[in-house]
Amino acid sequence: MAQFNINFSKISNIIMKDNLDFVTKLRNSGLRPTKQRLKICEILFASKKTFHFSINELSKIISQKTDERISLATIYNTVHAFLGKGYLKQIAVNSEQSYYDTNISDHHHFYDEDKNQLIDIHDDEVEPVKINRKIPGKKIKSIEVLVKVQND
Amino acid sequence: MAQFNINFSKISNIIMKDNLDFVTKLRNSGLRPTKQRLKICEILFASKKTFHFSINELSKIISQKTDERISLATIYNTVHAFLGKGYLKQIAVNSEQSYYDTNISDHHHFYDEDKNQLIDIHDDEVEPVKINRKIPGKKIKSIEVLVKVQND
DNA sequence: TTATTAGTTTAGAATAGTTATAATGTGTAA
DNA sequence: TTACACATTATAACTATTCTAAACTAATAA
Repeated sequence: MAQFNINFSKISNIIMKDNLDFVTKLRNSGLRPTKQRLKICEILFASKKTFHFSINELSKIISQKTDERISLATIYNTVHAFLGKGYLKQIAVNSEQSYYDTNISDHHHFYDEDKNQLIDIHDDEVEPVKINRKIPGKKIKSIEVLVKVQND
Repeated sequence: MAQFNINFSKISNIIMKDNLDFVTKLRNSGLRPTKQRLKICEILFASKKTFHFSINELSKIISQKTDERISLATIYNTVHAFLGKGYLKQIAVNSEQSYYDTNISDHHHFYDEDKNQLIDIHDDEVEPVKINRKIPGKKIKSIEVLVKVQND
């Protein structure tokens, strides 16, 4: 009983200080706010700066930023869950790895083939792409421009 | 000795009838015209119609069209060799599989997520994409537009 | 034609990214 | 507080791809 209270206050402390918005965000989307998911939320969404990552990279960031390790399976599960809820975007670069973007707004990318790195292209840096064709029975889900660059 | 002659005439027969252009094409690019490569050339380039394929799909087509099996390793090698010579284009769709295109001209694609199928977008169906930004020290290697579509 | 050699093919092992499984643990509604 | 559905975990399994080393073959020199 005592133990329960102590645990609860510990958890709620952590939650209250930094992550209240993440807790509600997760709850509102039907995802339980577990400590693993909250940690991953923190890493992905705490800063206004968006970024790109592979699962492998995310995994490394997590182990740098916390002592409690999160299993790879959970990282995959969580990223998929966030994808499904629209909190992340998947970017098709090549078939070696999946890349994800915390910037879910419509935008395009440079891909640096030497550094294996994605760079956002802002809306004012590219003319809107107009497709003058429809596929019967299909609706457009996304339009992505990928500009591959390499050392000059 | 006799056997050599028979084999030679057999091979040269096959080569002469259908594949003379492929033999020279391969030779000119420094690739030896082996029977595996000629078979794959036939499948990929004999028709004016271009198409898209994954390694897996190509492998199936090969086993349908010939009795002599070609090992997966050779299929990978050959596709990579052809990519390197510019006879094929690789298309970034998702990270599950690599897709290749026998149409090497600059063009964009629809990707039907329900059928897992690529569809060419012709030049007259899309306005040219203009990128108003340069990455220092980098040159643009390709600009690809991928329009993902799904059932309406 | 024969011998040489450099490039090619091959089966299978190895690797990397990802998904599946089944046992254990945890958040939440009652 | 309990019960249960949902989550996490280690690990196995799977899939696409690359590597390896031995056997083979096209090109070329003799």
